[in-house]
Amino acid sequence: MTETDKQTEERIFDAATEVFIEKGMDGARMQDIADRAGINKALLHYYYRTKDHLFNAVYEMIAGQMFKKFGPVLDENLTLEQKIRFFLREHITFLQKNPKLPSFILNEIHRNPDRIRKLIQRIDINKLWNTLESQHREELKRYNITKENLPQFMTTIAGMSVFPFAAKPIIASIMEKMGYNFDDYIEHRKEYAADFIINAIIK
Amino acid sequence: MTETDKQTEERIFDAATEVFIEKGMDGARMQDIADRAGINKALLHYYYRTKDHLFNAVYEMIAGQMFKKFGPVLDENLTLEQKIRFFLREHITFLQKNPKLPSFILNEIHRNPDRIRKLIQRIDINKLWNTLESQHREELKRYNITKENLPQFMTTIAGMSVFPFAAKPIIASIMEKMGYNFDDYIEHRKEYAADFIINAIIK
DNA sequence: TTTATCTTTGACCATCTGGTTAAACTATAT
DNA sequence: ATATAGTTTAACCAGATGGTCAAAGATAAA
Repeated sequence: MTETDKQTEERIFDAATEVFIEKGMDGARMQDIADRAGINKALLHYYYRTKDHLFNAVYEMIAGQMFKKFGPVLDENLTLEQKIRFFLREHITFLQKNPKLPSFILNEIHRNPDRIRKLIQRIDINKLWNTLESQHREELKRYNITKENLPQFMTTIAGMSVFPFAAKPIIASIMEKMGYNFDDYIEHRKEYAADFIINAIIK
Repeated sequence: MTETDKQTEERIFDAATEVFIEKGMDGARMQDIADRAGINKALLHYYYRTKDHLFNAVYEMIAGQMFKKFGPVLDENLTLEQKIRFFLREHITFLQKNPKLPSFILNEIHRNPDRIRKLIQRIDINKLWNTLESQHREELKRYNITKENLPQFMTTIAGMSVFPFAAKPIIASIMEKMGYNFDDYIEHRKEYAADFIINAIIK
């Protein structure tokens, strides 16, 4: 199936995704999206009434992809240590294929903090913690992970995989200067990050 | 000295800093900046010829503030462990007072990666590594920090302090939902991050 | 006081931008 | 074949936006 065979709506959506990720909501131009989709600007408004509608559609999809990676890891029948390794490997691999998503999302949550607030208010955090505790009571105690410091721990893990992509232009420049390469740095990070975290909590 | 006593150029610069940090380059409006500075839009162009000029001036200042924190820590006469604690305390305290800087910078380096690339090409990384090694040869060996994995280690530290602010709307929502509070989370992070890193490398 | 230089302003402009409209085209069902 | 509904287009519009300009004020030197 070639690009031109795709249905118009899908072509628009794909083009919009590209442009919004590249330029952000404010920097994106409807004309640019129409051009990339190979259609007229009016047709764009025919399928998605406004720029906001189109952006929301794209954002929902991307945010969904980004956060759904956090869920399934809890269901696997693994030790906590294995889950940490599993998550970091999976999440960094996902970001390898979608390296611009972190800056897109990080940017959007600042432009419109209320959207993410409402989304998070829907999560039942107590239930999540209870699930985690029932599965790993011993390990959590041994690693000194409590309900109180769980946010510290979780954001540390998330930062380990997300930050390198959010700061990619800086890190890539440094790697280049040192004669190394950003892709190798990322590949290596899957293991480095996991080892680092395991070491920190085992102590 | 009240706001109105300030010289025009300074008032413009301060207003522009506010607006650019809040909205980013694309989202910022010259009219908005002029209004906040309490002046005419034409006067704005009199002092800073174009939006680009004005943005560059603001960016230089902010990037300077952000990165100069990384330097002096090397000069202090401290153990490596003390330096790590010192840096995280200082840097997180700085970000507490300027919580929107991370997303501003992270956003700008993606909008214009070339600027940061040129800036980093000017740094002498070999010299930096030699300095570090001459001061902490034993510790680096003991902690298994090599020239090759230094970027992994440095980005881990940077991420520890920067990521929570870059993802603040998410983290603040989660803390709120759990009945905690983002400011306490940050205050606690100064110690948590340092302990976490020290534990990870001591193993 | 006059002159020259630096500030500040209101009015204005060209261009860009998101969005609309009416008409033309296409496919499908009757 | 014709009516109907869905799709696509060219032309257009109102408002926003970055930027300009000529003239008026302010300041200080001569």
